[in-house]
Amino acid sequence: METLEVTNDTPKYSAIELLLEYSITPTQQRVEIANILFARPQHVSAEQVLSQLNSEQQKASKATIYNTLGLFARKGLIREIIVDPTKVFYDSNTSDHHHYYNVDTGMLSDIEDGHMLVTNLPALPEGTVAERVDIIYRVRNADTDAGNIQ
Amino acid sequence: METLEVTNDTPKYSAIELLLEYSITPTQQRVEIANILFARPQHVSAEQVLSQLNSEQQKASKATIYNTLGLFARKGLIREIIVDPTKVFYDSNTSDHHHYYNVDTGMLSDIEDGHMLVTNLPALPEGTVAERVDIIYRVRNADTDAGNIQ
DNA sequence: ATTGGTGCAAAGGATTTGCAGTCTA
DNA sequence: TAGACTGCAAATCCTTTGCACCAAT
Repeated sequence: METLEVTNDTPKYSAIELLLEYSITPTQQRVEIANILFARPQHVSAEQVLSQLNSEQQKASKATIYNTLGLFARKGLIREIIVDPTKVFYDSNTSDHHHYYNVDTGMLSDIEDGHMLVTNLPALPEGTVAERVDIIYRVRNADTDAGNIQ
Repeated sequence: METLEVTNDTPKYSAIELLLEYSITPTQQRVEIANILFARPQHVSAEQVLSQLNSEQQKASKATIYNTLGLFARKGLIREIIVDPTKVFYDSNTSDHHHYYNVDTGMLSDIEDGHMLVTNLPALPEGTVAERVDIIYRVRNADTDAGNIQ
């Protein structure tokens, strides 16, 4: 199930196959969006997908981008990342990993695998089951004078 | 500055002292908001503060709530928590701890201290310094049928 | 008088929704 | 053809802003 290799000159059929594997009807727009997302591992907002997708010709509308990203996330193709109160990021790398978030630049980046083990996981609240553990390592630019907050 | 009336059982002077300690001018509205936040450790959204505060008589406007919560967070009295793409929560407990987030109910709760140690913290990206590490343990209701996502 | 704080309403930005037209199976 | 999908515009929700008024030094 993890055998799909998506390269830079992404052949369309692989995106289609990917969608089919996840029981998603591979419409033209969804395939285009998948091609962008899986061209390389990346963190994108809906707005970035929209502009990347439509940079040359219009390929999908705003509503379709939102619908599709939401669908992909619910189906497990991509992962929603909530670090910025103003927008949602989507990560095309769904493997188990965590993130740096630079609060000054808004830049989100992966923490290489093997780092940051969490030990001593606590019991879950009554009546709940685990979904996942997100770790956000918030950083800021070294030159920022954080002492002068007002 | 001591002419403020005491309307409930919370002694005003302690909130005032707290604000002064953090170099915040203790205006009437800020004291009211602080009293709500520090009545007990809790996680509240701006909207919840607004309605708790104004449930009987109007004590502060929406703009003031947002201004004040932002100010308190920048000054370090409270902590901003980003777990829900639709709104920001504020935690009146600033001690080092992490959170459960129930994605079904939107309920946010503390993980008791002593649990969930992170080991093997990775190096920081070039030119950045640590701000803090947030861990969100996402859970869902046990009875939720997560297989039936569509 | 000057600076800082507050409140109202309007503006802003991300996301969702209603609905008509279009495509897929 | 029925049901699913798309696109446009309008609507919604949270948050911020502009600006006039008020408070404190």
